[in-house]
Amino acid sequence: MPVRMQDVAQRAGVSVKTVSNVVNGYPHVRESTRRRVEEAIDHLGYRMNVSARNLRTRRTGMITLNVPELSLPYFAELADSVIRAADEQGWSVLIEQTGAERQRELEVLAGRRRHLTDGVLFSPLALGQDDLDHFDVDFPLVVLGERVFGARADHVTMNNVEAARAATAHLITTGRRRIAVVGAHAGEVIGSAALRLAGYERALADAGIPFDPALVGEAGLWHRATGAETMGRLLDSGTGIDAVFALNDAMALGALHALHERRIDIPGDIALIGFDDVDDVRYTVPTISSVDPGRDEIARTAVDLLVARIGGTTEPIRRIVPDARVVGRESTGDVRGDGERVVAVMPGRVEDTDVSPLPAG
Amino acid sequence: MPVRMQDVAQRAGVSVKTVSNVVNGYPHVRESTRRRVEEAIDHLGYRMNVSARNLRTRRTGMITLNVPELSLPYFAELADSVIRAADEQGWSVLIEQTGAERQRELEVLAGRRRHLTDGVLFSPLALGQDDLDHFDVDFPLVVLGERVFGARADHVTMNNVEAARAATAHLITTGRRRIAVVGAHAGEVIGSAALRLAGYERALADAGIPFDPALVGEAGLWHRATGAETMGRLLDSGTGIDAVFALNDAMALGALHALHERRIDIPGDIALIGFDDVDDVRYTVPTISSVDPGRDEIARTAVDLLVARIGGTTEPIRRIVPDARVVGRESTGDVRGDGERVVAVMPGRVEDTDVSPLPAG
DNA sequence: TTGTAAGCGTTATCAA
DNA sequence: TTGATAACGCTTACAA
Repeated sequence: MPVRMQDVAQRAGVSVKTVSNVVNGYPHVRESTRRRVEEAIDHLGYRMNVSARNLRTRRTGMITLNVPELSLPYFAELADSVIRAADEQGWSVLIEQTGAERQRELEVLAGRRRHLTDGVLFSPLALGQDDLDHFDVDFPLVVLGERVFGARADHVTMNNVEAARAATAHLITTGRRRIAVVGAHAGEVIGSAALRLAGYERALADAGIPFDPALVGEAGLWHRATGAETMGRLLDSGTGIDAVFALNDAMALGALHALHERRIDIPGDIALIGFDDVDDVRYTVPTISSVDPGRDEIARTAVDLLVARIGGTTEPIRRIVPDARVVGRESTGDVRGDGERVVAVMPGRVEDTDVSPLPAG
Repeated sequence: MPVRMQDVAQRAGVSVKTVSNVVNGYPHVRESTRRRVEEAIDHLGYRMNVSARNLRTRRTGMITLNVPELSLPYFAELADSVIRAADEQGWSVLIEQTGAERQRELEVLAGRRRHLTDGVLFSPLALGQDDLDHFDVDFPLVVLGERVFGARADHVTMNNVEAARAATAHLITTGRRRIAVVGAHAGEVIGSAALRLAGYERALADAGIPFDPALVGEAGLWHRATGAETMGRLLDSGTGIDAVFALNDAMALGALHALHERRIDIPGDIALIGFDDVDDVRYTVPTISSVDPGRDEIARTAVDLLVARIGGTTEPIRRIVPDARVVGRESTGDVRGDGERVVAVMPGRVEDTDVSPLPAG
């Protein structure tokens, strides 16, 4: 029932190999032959059986993107960027959600959930540095984020420490001294929370402001709800606060909500800055300043690295950090009304390691 | 180099057929045999070559979800729900973005972009009723949304007219008479904008309130930015307004921004209600009332229908409308602080048509 | 309960 | 520039 190359070949009076050549754009095909084949393809409505080609070539032209969940704006926008970047190079993207569950994240690395794709972009959230060994996988893998460093896989990450330092420094520049943090993870050494907190501490140290643990609010999950709760706790604790650094934008949105509830003027009484620069922060009242970690570049870089690995490159493992920017808006008094102002730029970097990739299995 | 069933069979001392039986969970395998095979699989690190199986079975276990863009919260949340629903039944989801471009949407229907998947969930935005013929495709297809009705494909849509009527009626119940609309599309007959506007008009008629075209604000793209612009235009036009029905939540967020800018009290001076019930509206100040169109049920239903079509069902084409709810929050004065109240429920329905599906090609 | 053998529709090799 | 033919790794009749 389905039309095969065989059928096309027959109608065009050529061999299947020639049809294959035409379909794949092989240049050395006589023009008249090509036209006959194309006519036959159109006439019969032939469509390539991609499974057969995949079996033969051992490639599928697809990659997997594993994220916690698309409901989180950061990951939705990341997925958007990844799909665009992949599409430009002719790749398709299969998306899986781990729900930030440890078990599912381990399954990603075990390859259990990698159905048909040539490689995996993985943004873990539950795994940590202790799970480093699990990242020695036998398929092309690029890691996103800051849960794990030093894995035997290319890694695209943010300029967390520097960006957090610049964000905090920006608050200090506007005269703030009592700067609260929303979203810390106690005891964490690496991970977005720990790194951003480290940047915060450095900025304080640079300015000679003592670190006050009472200003640091914990929040396990980085959602809007936890941001609102944590902000509420900090405000109700009676600690004097004149600025807030929310470690991501979802929590900044929640914090804004909690601040509004208490009729606190922003930025008059308290200034607010977030991290991620998701679309939402441009439409709140006031608009929220944030750190733009270079999402498009992260996506593009990650896809490039993965495609190169799929292509069999044996370059040493690399860690890439795109440029980041602190974007000032109303919540830090940088602009009035809409609009924004880039108040700091943290240049990215490329780190070549001397670690070779495992031979692809 | 790669381990094949052959290799496993050899080590276990059985035939490939037996290995296949074990891998596929075929029940009539002697326990001791099964164990030997499993030991061999573990020992050799065997993984099924999915391309080969796909070639043989003519199935890939994947479906495509085509949406305008994941950066739009509604579609991000829809994608989340679709991936979950598909995953529960063992299906994977490949996501493609059309950017709401007509050309790309036509390519979806032409099957040009359907690489390896068994069927397509398609949420068009650029195509319209005039493109009905393009929906006669030779692959399993389920249409989402309200751009096109009567296509030869199962269709999952919202209870637009009734839900919009209920949302408007709710505003009227709270004493509003000058209710503006944000997001109309002039000249549209079907499509989300036209249907929701029709519901709005019916509610006005039900209450004996004359329709005033000056209250209807156009907005081409349903983004936050256009919502803010349109709201601004309506407010600046000098038309008296005591309530706003934004035809989706993105525009409601933008409208909220514009209202805040002009220091208008919500819901004191103007009440606001949106449509979609995305996560964002729970964290704005005030929280925004909205219409919950039953996103999870839409996703689940759509996946079920598609899987049934892939399975070759010849049931007549169906149109399914899940239950919808009007959720009251602060912006319509239904609650104070967080929390919400369901103020109306519109029961869904299943419409069986007498149209048979095209034989799958 | 297990084995044998014939494809599934492509691409790769080698020859013409 | 084109053609014949052998894989690719799996499932599925059909046999045993």
